[in-house]
Amino acid sequence: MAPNRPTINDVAALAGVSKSLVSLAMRGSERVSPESRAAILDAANTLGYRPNAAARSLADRRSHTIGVVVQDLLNPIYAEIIDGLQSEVRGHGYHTMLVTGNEDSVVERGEIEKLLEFQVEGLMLIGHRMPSGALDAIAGDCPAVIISRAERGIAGLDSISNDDVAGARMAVDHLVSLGHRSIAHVTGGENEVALLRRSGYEESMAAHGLADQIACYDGAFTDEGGYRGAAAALDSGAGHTALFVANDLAAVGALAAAAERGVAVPADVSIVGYDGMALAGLRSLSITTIAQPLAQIGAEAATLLFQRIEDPARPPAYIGVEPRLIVRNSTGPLTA
Amino acid sequence: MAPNRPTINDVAALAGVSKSLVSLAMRGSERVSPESRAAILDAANTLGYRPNAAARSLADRRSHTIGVVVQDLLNPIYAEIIDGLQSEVRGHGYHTMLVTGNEDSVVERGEIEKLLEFQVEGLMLIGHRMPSGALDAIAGDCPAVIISRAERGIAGLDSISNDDVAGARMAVDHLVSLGHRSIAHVTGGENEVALLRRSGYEESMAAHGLADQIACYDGAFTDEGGYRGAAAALDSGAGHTALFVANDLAAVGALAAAAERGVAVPADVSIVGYDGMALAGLRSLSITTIAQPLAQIGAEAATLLFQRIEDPARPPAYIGVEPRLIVRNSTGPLTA
DNA sequence: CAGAAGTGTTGGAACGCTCCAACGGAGCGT
DNA sequence: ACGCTCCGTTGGAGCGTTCCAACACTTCTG
Repeated sequence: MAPNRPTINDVAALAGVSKSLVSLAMRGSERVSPESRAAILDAANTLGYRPNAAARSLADRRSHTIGVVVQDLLNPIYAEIIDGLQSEVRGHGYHTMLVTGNEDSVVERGEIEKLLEFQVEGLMLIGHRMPSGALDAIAGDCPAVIISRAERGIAGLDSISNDDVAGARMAVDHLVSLGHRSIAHVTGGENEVALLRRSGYEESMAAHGLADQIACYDGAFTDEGGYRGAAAALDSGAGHTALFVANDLAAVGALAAAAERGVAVPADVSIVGYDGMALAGLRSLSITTIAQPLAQIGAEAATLLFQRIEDPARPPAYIGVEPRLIVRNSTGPLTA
Repeated sequence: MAPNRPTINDVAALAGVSKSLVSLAMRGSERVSPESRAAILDAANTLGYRPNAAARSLADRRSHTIGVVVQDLLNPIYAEIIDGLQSEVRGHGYHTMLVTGNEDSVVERGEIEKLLEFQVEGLMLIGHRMPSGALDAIAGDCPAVIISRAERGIAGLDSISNDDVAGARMAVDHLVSLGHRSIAHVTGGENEVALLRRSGYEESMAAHGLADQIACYDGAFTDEGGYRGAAAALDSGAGHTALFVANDLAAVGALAAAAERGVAVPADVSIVGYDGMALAGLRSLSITTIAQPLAQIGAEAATLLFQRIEDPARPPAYIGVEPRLIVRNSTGPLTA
């Protein structure tokens, strides 16, 4: 809170050189003599000089910042993605400006607008809610990558997501390999990701000759939704011995529904979740899950973005990452 | 990615007015005639004009941005605090720049430095790792508030935290009121917060005439730590009927330790956690806890910060918020 | 009806930095 | 001794805004 922060001119004056030289020295240029450099660093130090990022960004027309928009910080899987992202971004010498969309597309649009005013050089949207027309417009203004949703063919826009269909198939394959046949699905609602997982489930059931066993119960990507769907499945009298639940959070709810009914997991019924959030691995839960490589998704998204910053004209890319089965204690072999 | 983004001058030219007037109009000044305003907004619209935040911040010496440093995004309680913070900050017309310290005080210092280069007008540190000398220096440069750790008497620095000692006492009081006497404590390690909770436990035990029942088992603020500490407590042969665990995450681990040993919760042993993270309320866990008002902490921290921005010279303030007992299914009356 | 007060508008300076063309001096070869 | 290159250094222009003093008008006041 010094009344006036020292500027590059103050440093120059104290060091007895020109501001241009200070500018070079501060950025570690080779073309500064050792003596000048020492004098400058010294002066900067005693003054407590700190370059003004706004001025710098104005002058060289680069903000060295990328903007990250996340829908909901409270969802642990987003937090894990961001974690992966940050180190990659930092490694490229960029900074991250993180904002939340609050699950509201108007707020989200406003926040994106602000990021663009800050002249961010790239944008990462995690779990966005924008209509694709808006995406189009954004991509026209600034390199962008969409995380955890496949968006193909929008010019200037890359995307990365795990293959939800394949992941769902893996869940079913796992249960089938344990001997289960009556495998029900607790859905994640009507959103795009949930629908993909559902269709993977249906495909795989059919592929295993279990088309007649397909049974879906309405749920949601929440504890509550999983509880509801699992309760319906367990109370249906259909005798399901296994449940594929749309995500881990919902699987936690499913666990509760089972416990409430005295249904033992995995002895009486096996449960598989999806996402691989760290929480699902906690001892008390220990949920078998289809894990997305969350940190990797974050890191690769950053790579994609930097490639596009490099070459804005390159055709839109999509990366599909492979999910992976993690077997824990919520699944077991079918018991006669 | 237009080759050159339109500037205020382009808008002025198209609208047939001066750039000064455009500047006024863009900021919604009263002193612009309706016709001019319409022409300007129109021109801005057709050009896709977007004010340059860097230039603005340079010119009026205000960044309208506050910096938030969080140690670890993965910890759900921090995410909840941030959530509370954001809306408050947004309400004041400011923006948030969020960075993570990665649990490494060097990284943390660097990130703070960057935020200061961006001329943030205030700083919020959540769960920081800085030595207090460094805090001192930071507070000298920029209004700051420390969240979730009490720091009193550093000039220019406010802080807010819940009263960990009182909270711990509440946990013990609750257990005592249920009839428990052999109440053990699984600690959170050697950090400041853990030590406060421990001393609250000890105080309260003594106040209830149970000083001879005090028993602490080493744990940590993690699932694993809670598991370890609870295992030791349960295996000790001391016949503890209740456990006060240092935080919710550790309480989850404690639950697992109990389950593994066939110890029923709460029939055989009651468990109380701390923090009030949303996760602890999930049906499968349903842990009785001492909840911090996380969103409120975020919001009040923001208020504190804006007050200091207003009046940088005001004496350091500290706000202690009251934790609150939430009874769930992990505690019950002592059974003969 | 002159002067004051108000209204909408303007150009230029300033913000703190980076970039660039150009500088003087040292060292080189001929 | 001459021009050359090379090197460290420099002042000035420019980045896109906001602020300010001043402007030309209109409208009010006595």
